Amino acid sequence: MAVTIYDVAKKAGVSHGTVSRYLNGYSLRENNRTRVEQAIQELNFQENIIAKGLKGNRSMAIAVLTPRYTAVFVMLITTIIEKIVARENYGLVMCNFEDDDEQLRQKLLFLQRRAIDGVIIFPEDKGAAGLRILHEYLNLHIPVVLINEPIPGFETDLILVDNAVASFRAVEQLILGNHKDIAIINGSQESYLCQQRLKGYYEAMQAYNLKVEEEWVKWGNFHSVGGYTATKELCASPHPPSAIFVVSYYMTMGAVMALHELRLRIPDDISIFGFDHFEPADAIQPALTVVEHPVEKIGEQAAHLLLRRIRGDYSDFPQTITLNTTMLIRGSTRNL
Amino acid sequence: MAVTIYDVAKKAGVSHGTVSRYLNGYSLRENNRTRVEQAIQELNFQENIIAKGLKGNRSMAIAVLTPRYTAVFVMLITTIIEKIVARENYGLVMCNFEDDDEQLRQKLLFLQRRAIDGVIIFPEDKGAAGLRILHEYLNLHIPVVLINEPIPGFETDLILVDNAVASFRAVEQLILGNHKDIAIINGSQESYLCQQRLKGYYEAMQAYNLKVEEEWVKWGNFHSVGGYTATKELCASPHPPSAIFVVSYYMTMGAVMALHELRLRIPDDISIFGFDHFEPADAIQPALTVVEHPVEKIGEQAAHLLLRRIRGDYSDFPQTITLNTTMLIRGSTRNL
DNA sequence: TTGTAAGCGTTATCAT
DNA sequence: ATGATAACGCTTACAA
Repeated sequence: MAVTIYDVAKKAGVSHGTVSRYLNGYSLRENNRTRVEQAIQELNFQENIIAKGLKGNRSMAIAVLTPRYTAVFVMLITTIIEKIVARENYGLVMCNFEDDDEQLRQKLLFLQRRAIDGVIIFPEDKGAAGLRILHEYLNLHIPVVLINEPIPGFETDLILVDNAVASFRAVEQLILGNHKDIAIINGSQESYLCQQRLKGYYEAMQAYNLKVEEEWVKWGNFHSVGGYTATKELCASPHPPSAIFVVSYYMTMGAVMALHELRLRIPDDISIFGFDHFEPADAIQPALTVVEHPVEKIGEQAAHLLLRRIRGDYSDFPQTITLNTTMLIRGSTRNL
Repeated sequence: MAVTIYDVAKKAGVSHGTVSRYLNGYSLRENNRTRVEQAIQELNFQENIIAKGLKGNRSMAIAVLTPRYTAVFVMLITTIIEKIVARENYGLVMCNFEDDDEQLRQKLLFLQRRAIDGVIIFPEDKGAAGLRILHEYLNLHIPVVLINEPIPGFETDLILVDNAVASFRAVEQLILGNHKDIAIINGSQESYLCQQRLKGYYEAMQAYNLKVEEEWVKWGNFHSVGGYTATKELCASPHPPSAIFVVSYYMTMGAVMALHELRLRIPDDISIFGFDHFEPADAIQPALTVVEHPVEKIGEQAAHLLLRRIRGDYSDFPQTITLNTTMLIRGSTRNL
């Protein structure tokens, strides 16, 4: 059997209550403390988190829910979240709900049975509006932080980025470079995030009195093939744009592939303004001009906010935190 | 407070022991069973996994350890693993050890404290040989399944694919298409997996009496930029190859970008034989000829094997399972 | 500050 | 088949 606080207590000549208190940071009489510490050392005692959680119905674990594990954006942020919660001794449980409401319900029940202490949800493509089950769950007294997508009519903590502003500035940047024919390849219509990015696009075009051709607004559903197809269509259209703003990395990759295939030069023949960084893009020449997510900050804010809620601090609930994106102007865009 | 088996017992007019037995599949007297079932329904009872685990020192969770979360291969297999273990009510804990032995040690301790029931490790780039800490851990009586990389001198369950054979056949395929000048862009020298892939390459070349120029063996460290740089070097070399075999998807992507940039046509000017599928590659035209991992099977085998060990079935321990890859001949290779 | 004892929600043993 | 009771390893009143 494993070493318990009873073993430690015995060896140190104190009661197990004293050991417990030591482990939880209460102060002990000097010589007791040293003896307990020594006993822990010698016995190589490891506390049993399961037993610890039983009393307070905690599990010392938080969950990250997402519709799939192949979204690099999600996994980068998850990496940060893990790092931060680990410092306070929380573990990370992953749940893939496959973009399905019923599976999400199952997973949430599953987490409830495990006394999960808090959850972070990336609703992604469909947006949180489609995840109706969340309404029920949010009454369950377990902290929930949403990333990127609010739930209309329901309040919980939310981490956003300045999507509309980012989009506005990206398009404005192109406009200031004398582009007038600017297309956008957007993600999905249901997504709040994409609605905001589209809003920024329209606002910029309007602010500079530029006409938006109907065929310049494309939807690529966040897939590379979507970006590829949209780009081909744009280039074949009667009013081909001189610049394309692509709002996700997979789609950007598809757009680049399409242009390569068409033997169009970036940025000589067409400018590409992408979104986010991901590894394969490192090999694209010239380097992509992009809007970048503050990935670290998103993870930090989400993790810290969740930990605060777990500690019971609801003083500023619900909180919506909007973080700033940054523009990286590189070689894939040029001034006309 | 949450509903417990005591509440259920009271409502059903039986002892809590009876409820527990019901929940664990023991047979009850007919009318007791119905009353328990009804009570569970009415009270919406959810079992407390934490409490359940206390007795048997189980957590009903397995862990997946990997050096980073951005490897699509790992996350695809993790998706399958989650699905399979969830059927038996196990949760999935993720641990990122950042390719660092000390962090791996921390994570393993962390998991031990949580009474994790089993772990699946993707050693990835450096190979398992570099993860010396595993030697200690394997004595801890918790099942460990390794994926892709064995630990020399230590025996545990291992899931492999037929790397050398896959590599041999890919290169042979090119040779049969009259290619003689065939290069390979490999991952890392430390990796067992890459050693095997290199072995297959050499064996195929030798089997057909083809000379291997020294500069045809490149190392891209699994990165896109590595594939990109290697490809540029190959194309600039005194003996440029007519075909390149690239053993990972990120590197393949880099290779394709390099060729696009050099304005070389695939497969007219050069044939590309890749490895694996990943989303952005869907937008590459022509479609890539690749070796494909049996992702589903790897996940299934790993999960089932681990579950068997958790159940205490060590009848065939240690087990090395070698799965077959498949070749997908598509447009990126051609016969000369 | 410390020891004692009750309790967290289960499972498992032992009679019956 | 069932009920009573003792674990499981920890936290936390309560008393001293």
